Amino acid sequence: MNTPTKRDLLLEESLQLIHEKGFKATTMRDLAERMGYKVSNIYNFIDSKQSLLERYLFDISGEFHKGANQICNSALSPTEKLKAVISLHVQLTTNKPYEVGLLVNEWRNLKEPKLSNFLDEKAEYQSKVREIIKEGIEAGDLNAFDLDVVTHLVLSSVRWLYDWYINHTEEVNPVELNRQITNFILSGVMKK
Amino acid sequence: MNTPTKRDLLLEESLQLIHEKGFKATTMRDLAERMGYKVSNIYNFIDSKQSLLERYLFDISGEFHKGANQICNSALSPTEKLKAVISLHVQLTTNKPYEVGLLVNEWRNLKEPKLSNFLDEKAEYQSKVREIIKEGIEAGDLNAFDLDVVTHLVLSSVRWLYDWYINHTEEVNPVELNRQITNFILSGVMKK
DNA sequence: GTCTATAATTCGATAGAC
DNA sequence: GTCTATCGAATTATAGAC
Repeated sequence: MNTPTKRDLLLEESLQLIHEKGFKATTMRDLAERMGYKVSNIYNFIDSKQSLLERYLFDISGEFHKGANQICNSALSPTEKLKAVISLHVQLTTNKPYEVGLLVNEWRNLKEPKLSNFLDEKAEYQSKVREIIKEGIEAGDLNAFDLDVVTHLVLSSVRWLYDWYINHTEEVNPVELNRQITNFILSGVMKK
Repeated sequence: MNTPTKRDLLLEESLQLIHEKGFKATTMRDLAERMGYKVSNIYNFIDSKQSLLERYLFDISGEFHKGANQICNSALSPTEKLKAVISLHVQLTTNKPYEVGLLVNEWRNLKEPKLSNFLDEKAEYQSKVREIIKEGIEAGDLNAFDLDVVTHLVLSSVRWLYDWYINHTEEVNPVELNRQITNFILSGVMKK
């Protein structure tokens, strides 16, 4: 466990600031004030405001892809793969809620060509999840909803977890949280 | 059916622009350019950039509240109320996808005291939905998940529909779409 | 209602002393 | 690495002629 450097502290604070105000609305002056620095000082630690965003987004995006690849290459059944994808989202979201929030909200502020790179990654991830659900439907394990709609619904269900997690007051048992969310998506909310 | 005024066209274009680039990143110059105007001309139709956002957000927020109140005051069972809430989201989202997108993404750009007003409305709406689910659980019709988690999951499921709807390519049958989403949330994606 | 011109402010980023 | 000082660009909004 290393002591966090000033740079680490800066990256952490800017993450929270961007979450609160949005990337565009967060100024270098805001960040400097929160750190107790003068504005020019910030540039001792980072290259530019834009590079901050790029770093956050591609780091967390990479973690989602890494997890999805492991799941896709595994020998699990389609349904088990789907459960694993849901667990991946719950795990990354509870470990890095602010980074996930950025991934959801701030990718539009990337500039070309990074924006295109990001959108490609995003589409690729979505297509991986869709493929898993498609296999599940073809195997007869999952309901034959419209493939695009159900893919969207699954991802939508977990997408805003970061928002609940950041603002939650109750004690959270990660295993129980994962069980509830998996249960909701796979079995629905209505008693049979 | 009245012919749209220039003001109507302006409001429509700005809605799309804000959706594409985000409220902060959308400049009055962007808007003027898209309309074929000079910047100063925009102020013949609206008071300020901020007033644009306020108008959009409180209009669509009001529609959600109106719908939710009708549902809460009805004689429906809790499960039927929940179905009605889902239908409300599907209906408003397919009728006004860009307005719903703004509601999801841009409320942070409101300034005080409008921001506090909005957050109050948002919390009130969420509490209405939570109450419906609570009644359903107490009546024994809905699964006894953690109330906050399941409320969040239900709203999260429908929240990102606007994004799919704006970008969808397939033909959409609203009734069928509503059926699929209701089915997903209430009965889950896994075959029994 | 449309234009030109510009005021007033804010922002990201840099130069250079210490 | 921290500061002071400031540049240059961009942005919202207004004034006033036509």
